Amino acid sequence: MSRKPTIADVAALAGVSVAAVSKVVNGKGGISAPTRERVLTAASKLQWTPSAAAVALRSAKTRAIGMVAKRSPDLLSADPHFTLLISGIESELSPLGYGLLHIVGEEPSAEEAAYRRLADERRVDGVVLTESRIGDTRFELLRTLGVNTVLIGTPWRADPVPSVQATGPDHGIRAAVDHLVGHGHRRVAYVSGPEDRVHTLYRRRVFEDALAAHDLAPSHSVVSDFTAAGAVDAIGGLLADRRRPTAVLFANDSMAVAGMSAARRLGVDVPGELSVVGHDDLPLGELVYPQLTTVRQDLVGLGRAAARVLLASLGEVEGAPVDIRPPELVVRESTGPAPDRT
Amino acid sequence: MSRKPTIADVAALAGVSVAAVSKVVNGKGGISAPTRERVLTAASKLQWTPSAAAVALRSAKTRAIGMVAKRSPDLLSADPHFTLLISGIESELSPLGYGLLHIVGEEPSAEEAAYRRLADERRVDGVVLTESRIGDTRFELLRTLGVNTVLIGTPWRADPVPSVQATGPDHGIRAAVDHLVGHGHRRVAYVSGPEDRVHTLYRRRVFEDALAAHDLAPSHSVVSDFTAAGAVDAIGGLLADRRRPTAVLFANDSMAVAGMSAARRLGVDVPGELSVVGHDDLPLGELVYPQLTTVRQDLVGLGRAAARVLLASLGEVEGAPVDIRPPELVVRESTGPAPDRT
DNA sequence: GCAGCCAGGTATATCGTTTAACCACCGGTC
DNA sequence: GACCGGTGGTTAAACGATATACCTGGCTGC
Repeated sequence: MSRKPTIADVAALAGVSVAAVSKVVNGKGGISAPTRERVLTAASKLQWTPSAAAVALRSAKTRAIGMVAKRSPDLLSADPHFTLLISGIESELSPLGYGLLHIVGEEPSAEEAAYRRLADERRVDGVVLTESRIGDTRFELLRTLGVNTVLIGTPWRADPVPSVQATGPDHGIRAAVDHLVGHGHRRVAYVSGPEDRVHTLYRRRVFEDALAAHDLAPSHSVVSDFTAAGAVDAIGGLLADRRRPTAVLFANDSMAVAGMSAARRLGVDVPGELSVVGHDDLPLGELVYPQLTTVRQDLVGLGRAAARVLLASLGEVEGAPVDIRPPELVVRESTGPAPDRT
Repeated sequence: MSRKPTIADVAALAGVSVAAVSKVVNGKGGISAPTRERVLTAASKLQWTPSAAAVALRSAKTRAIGMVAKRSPDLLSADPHFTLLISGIESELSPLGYGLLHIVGEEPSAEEAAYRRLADERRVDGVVLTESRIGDTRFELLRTLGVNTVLIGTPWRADPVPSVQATGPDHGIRAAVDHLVGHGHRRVAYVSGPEDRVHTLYRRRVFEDALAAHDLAPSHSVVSDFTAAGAVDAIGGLLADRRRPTAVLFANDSMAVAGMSAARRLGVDVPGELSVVGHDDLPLGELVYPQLTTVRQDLVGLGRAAARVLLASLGEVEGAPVDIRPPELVVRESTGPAPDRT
């Protein structure tokens, strides 16, 4: 088995210098059409592709984007939410020959270390951040490390970090509230995710606002943790109340499904006695019975947009940000008219 | 902002040659303790880490493992199954500073191209393959490309490709069948995944075998495609039969949940009139009501084991393969006694 | 007392590209 | 005919590490 061909082999076969070959493959001008042809056919005859390592070393471009996930307790990182985001990211990356370098940190502290490693070892050209957190230190870190960054979501404060988010980010939740109120619900509860997430606060506020527009206030507001167990606890608490809500919005689909299931197990009919709304529109919601009414988020679009921003700042692609569909309410089976007042 | 420090800076600060620094960080001998100390403190003072690109170029080691997913129609690639596998793989990779380079192919043909790129550009030290397929050409391809490979699952033929799989791979399905038959089920159906998967055939055979041990044969055997819609169709067909099954095993949890939901929507009680069993034990199964009885697979363990095999062949780690828990039946709420014969 | 050897380094070639600097040649200008 | 500018290349110096071959001084053995 012969060793891998190098640019020198191609140059030799084409009868030119290596510099000429380099110029051809990088589309720099100054090479005549006939020579270009010779080089190209030589390259393909040899099946030559530039070595990523050499390119990275010489031009400080790795053609890779990094993403680090902190391995949460449980396997929250297995949430399809991220998979969808990743799917979107890669759909933009792949055509350009970029790869996604994925790293998970074992311990919580490992997250920062992972970013440092990515930066210090110069393994990636940029990173994408998800799950904007309050008091997030990652931007600062990455800025001092000098790494291109894009955040999927809203920065926790007016920060010069590039970010992507849907236009009209409150549409979906407002529509959900209107839908519920329109069906006669007056006691509506909200089960949020952890409070260190920026979107948690934002969504809860939108929820309250939307309700206020109907002269209503949340019947309950509980903060949970995105886990199934948490959702079950939450729903248990809500249903135990004498003045229990007739509808509840969850901050994500997993909690919504878990909550809905827990309710049914307690003998509460969904949507007969309780309407349930999720958030994200993961495939999961369509699988279950009753199918989940949910606020759809264009997760794939967010991923694509994020990738685009990064690629643009790397000069790989220009302008024309991909558009992200605004959140919208998807009405399925888990919501219905409020039960008659007793 | 000063440029990134190089090994030369460290050497200068420590008052030694770059070679000495290299030896220290790579643990080669021949350096006295005091000098080692000096080098180490110099390195940490400068926050120096070797450039991945330079190391990769010089020593042909990228410290990255590749994985390519073919973007199926739909977003099957968003199946948490893979996420769990990845989670396992990374848990072994991270501590050693390895990363996982993930690539998705847009068109089907892109899969092979992706492997080629990974190999030709020398971007990874090895790749892990999942979803062993019948007539799989990937092994051959990767072998000729000279890339370290490990397969999660069973090779489609006695092939010298290293692979990892659970011990006693048939335990789970047998236990499921025994469980069902023990509860009086006599008409049991199987809904498989696509037939080009090696495990599809294997599992179906185990299923038939297990049934045969009770002098029974499958009441129905339908092949589906792992999608929700496919599962719904399948269950529709089964329930329409005058001699419908009283229990059905699905080849994965998503189909099982979708099937179960479809059945309930048709007014068929689960597990009262129909018992349902899944495969994999994804978090999803616990979320729904009724909770899914399923054959648990140690997906994370499989991922870890695969990573270990790869790392071992790279000389990064030795022997002691991680053990993969054998598949086992997890009985939850979706199975119960067979309905009385009519 | 001298060859030999080892611990502890150093000098330098090398990995496969990109790129800046340079050069040869040709046609057109004055 | 000397000069000039523009093509279409070439040469050679990086990029940041690793590894091989080679020194050096202090001991040992005889």
